[in-house]
Amino acid sequence: MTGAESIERPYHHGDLRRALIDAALALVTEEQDWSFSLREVARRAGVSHNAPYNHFPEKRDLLGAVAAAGFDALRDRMRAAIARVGSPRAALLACAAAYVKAGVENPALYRLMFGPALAAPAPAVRPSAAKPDSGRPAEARAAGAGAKAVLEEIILRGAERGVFAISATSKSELAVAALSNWSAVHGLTMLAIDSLTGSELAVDTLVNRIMRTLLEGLEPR
Amino acid sequence: MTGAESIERPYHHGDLRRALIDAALALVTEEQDWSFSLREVARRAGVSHNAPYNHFPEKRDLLGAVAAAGFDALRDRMRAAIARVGSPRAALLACAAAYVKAGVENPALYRLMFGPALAAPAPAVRPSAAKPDSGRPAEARAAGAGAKAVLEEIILRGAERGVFAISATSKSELAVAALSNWSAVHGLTMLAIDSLTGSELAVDTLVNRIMRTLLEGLEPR
DNA sequence: CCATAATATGGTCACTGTCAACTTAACGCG
DNA sequence: CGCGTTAAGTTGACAGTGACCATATTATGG
Repeated sequence: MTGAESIERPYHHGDLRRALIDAALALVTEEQDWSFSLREVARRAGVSHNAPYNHFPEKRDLLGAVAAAGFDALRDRMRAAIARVGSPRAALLACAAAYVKAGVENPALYRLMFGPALAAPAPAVRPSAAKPDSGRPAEARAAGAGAKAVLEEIILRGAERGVFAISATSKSELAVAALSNWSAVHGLTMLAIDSLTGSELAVDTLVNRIMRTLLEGLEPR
Repeated sequence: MTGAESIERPYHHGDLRRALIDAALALVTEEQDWSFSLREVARRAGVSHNAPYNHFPEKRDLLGAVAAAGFDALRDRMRAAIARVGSPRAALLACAAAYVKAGVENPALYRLMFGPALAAPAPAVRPSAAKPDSGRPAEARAAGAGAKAVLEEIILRGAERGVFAISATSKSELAVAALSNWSAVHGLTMLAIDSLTGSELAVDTLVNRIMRTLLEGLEPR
């Protein structure tokens, strides 16, 4: 044990694992796909084809770490977007715009984040052997929760200030409201990736209009 | 040329291509993953390891066909869900519930549908060679549009009857409303897959509450 | 200074995706 | 009828891959 588990301190390379994650992230970004070989990641990092196995038991684990890094970056961008706005409504709009923009800028990374990284191992398929690998997507899951927390904070602030029609003391209402926002932004991002990859202006206006629909509702008032 | 291009008429097998799609779909469902080998799909179909190449140029194309089949099944389930309901609001709820249920029942298939199947080939990466493979995800895209159309019809009906606060003649407003619904349902499905895989009751209640939030809006009225 | 565990390397194996060439079967046609 | 043509499927082959093993090397604790 090194004692400080959070600070990975490889001995020989300097900081492999970070280098591997960076190389894999670069490959995902360049090829817009994660079908590259683990050996190529090792090649980019300048190590032998087996060095990555000292840090990641399987290829999926490396991809999971890349997804976790993507979630962390997404969280940072969301926090930066809401840093200089006051009202919860403006924060929600800015946060959604930053979120969608991040997804559109790197669709493959976004798909990786919500793809196999979060997929839990099928429980019913394995007949008897219950491998303790259930903790594999834990890293990506935790990072995703970190990003989700940004949205939840905005919802909570809005509820406290009375600008959202939910009770700030009802955990259930808060959770539903946060989930509906998270759903809308997440779904919008995936659809934006598919439909309007390129025109950045259209993304902003579309985000604004859809978030307005979400805030004001679909039924006549 | 056989003359009828839409009707695949294999000579030797009866209907390979359909058999391959079925085998691949079964594998996706069983293993909750599409990392299986193309050779295993061929094995399941009882053909040699190279027979699939007569129907799909690459493995991705077979996965795209599986995704398209998944979209068709999703569309059918949505249509069946709204067949016996009257009001647009009830149709929206039933449609969303069916959608989410389908996603939760087969998460891997759902992820495949919105994963690499819809991913367009990166345009800026390929330096010069512009391969004419841009039509690869076309099949899945078209099938996805078919499922999306169900939601759009509900929105249009609601606008016509005046139960939704949008103009039935404004193409733009209709598109935004449909997109916001599609986004919410799609995002909710992905989040439901991650959080509550199993409890089916919770899915229904959560869908109802979130769709109500969407219909009535988040801000006080 | 050594013992130990962590870290990287080279070697190996079954397997994969894809290409090329060959065989089989159905059709069209003089 | 034989003939070529073409689609559909088969066999063989090759480079490359993921994952494992044993081995070598280096940093860290004592």
